[in-house]
Order: sequence, then C-alpha cells, then structure tokens
Amino acid sequence: MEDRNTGAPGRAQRFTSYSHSKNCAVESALEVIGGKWKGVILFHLLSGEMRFSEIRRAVGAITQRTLTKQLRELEADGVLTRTVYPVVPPKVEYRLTEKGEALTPILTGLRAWGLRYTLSETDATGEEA
Amino acid sequence: MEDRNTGAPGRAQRFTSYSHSKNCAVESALEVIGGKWKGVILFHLLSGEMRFSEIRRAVGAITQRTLTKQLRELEADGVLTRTVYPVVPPKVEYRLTEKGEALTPILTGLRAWGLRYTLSETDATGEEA
DNA sequence: CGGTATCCCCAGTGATACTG
DNA sequence: CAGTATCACTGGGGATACCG
Repeated sequence: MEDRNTGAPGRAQRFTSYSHSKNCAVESALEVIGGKWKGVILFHLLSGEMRFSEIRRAVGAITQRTLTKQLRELEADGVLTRTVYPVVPPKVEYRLTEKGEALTPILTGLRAWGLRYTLSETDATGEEA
Repeated sequence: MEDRNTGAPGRAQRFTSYSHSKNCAVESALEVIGGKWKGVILFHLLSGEMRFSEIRRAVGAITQRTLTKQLRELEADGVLTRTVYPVVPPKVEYRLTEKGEALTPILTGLRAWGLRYTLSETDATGEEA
C-alpha cells in the first residue's frame, strides 16, 4: 500500500506514522462501509439473507465482478457471511453477522439523513418533525 | 416511503420492487461523508469550529491539497461553512451547518462501531465523553 | 447461478513548489 | 496561514468474455 519507492530516487520518503488517536475509529468504520456499493448492499441485507442475484438486482447498476469483490471484502471484514450450498444450480446466500447487524442504526441513520438532506431539497431551516 | 422494517429481522417482504430509488439515500449520504478523510474531518468539527491548520493537525497525514479539496466538497454539499476573515495572516474557519450537525449520531455511531468491532483489540480506551 | 480472468480508464490522492 | 498549480501514481470500479 504505502511505502512504494518507485523511480524518483531523490524523493523524500513519506512516513506514514499513524499517530492520530482514536478518531480513526470513524475512519476504519468508514473503510468497511465506504465502498461505492457497500452501504446499499448492507442496507438491503438488513431485511435478511439474500442470494447473489437478489443482491445484484436490488442494488441495480453493478457488475458481477464488482459485486463479488465488494461482497468478499465485506466478508473479510466480518460483517457478513457467505454460505455456499452444494447444489446445482449453485446457490450462495449472504447474511449479516452480528457485527454487520450492529450497523443497523448507522445504515438507517444514513438513509434518513440522505432522504432528508440530500434527496429532498429541504432547506435546513431547523424544522424537525 | 415503505419502511423496510429497519432493525427488525422480518424478511417477509424483501422483494425490492423499487429498484434503487430510495435506497440510494444510503448511497448519497455515503457520497457526502465517504471521502477518505471526510468522516474524520466532520467528526473533529463536531467539537466546534476549527481553522484550516487545526483540522490539518487533527486529521494527521493529509496534504494541504487534499484537505482543501475535501473541505470544498463538504462545503459544496452544505455540511459545513467556510468563513474567511480578511486579516493578515489569513484566517479561515470551518464550522458545521445544521445539515452537518445532523450527522452527529451517525458519526458517533460510526466511531462507536469502529471502536467496538474494528479496533477493539488495540486500545479501546476511547471512552471520550 | 455465481462466479473468474483480463483489460482499461479515470477519479481520487499524494508530493512538491509557489503565492497573496 | 491558507491556499493554488503541476505532475505522477494507484487502485477502485466498469466492460466483456469465459468457466464449474
């Protein structure tokens, strides 16, 4: 990732000393759900387990390659499980783990915020329901 | 808007007849705070207004160019305001708007989730008030 | 059905230097 | 202090084709 020393022999070596404190928790959380489609994927999975093609249809314009990749990353991050049923035709189900379900308030919060502030051009006049 | 039973594990109706209409709210919200540093920037601004260099120091390893860009995008998204004081040396202050402050539960939620699930093994003494 | 395997492109970031 | 201006690089994500 970092520390690539390609070309430029005189280049100053950048030191990625991560000395910033605990606020990185925000960052690391964002790294998990921050993929282009991850939020939407996780949101859909809040309703329960889904098959690959279901997710694909639900998310919309996403390629297989990208969906596979994002799902594998989410799996690697431990927010969902991937279950392969050895049947034919193949059947793979994705389901949130407890870690993933713990994102529920965040995901619904994001959706509520997005609805209120980004999709409806409601002026921020402090009107709260 | 038919709520997709947020939080409840009821997987009765999971046929997303709406392809990706309102769920994009999650996506559009993520687009606002999903930048590499935006979450951290916003989180720091929860404490109050900050100057450019303060943010830079707080965030850590971020270049001026990138910080400027992310701040401008956040400003364009209406989550913060940029106030230039015509003094010398220059002084610019950044402050969350109401729209930005509405992200508070999400940001603190992200931080709590990140602390608990992604870096709890290191030093979970993030019991900041 | 649920993937891999390639190839490609460009948006996002970083490094560095200069300025009002 | 708070930016711009340039240049370079990477890697995330898309398009397409093929496979078990």
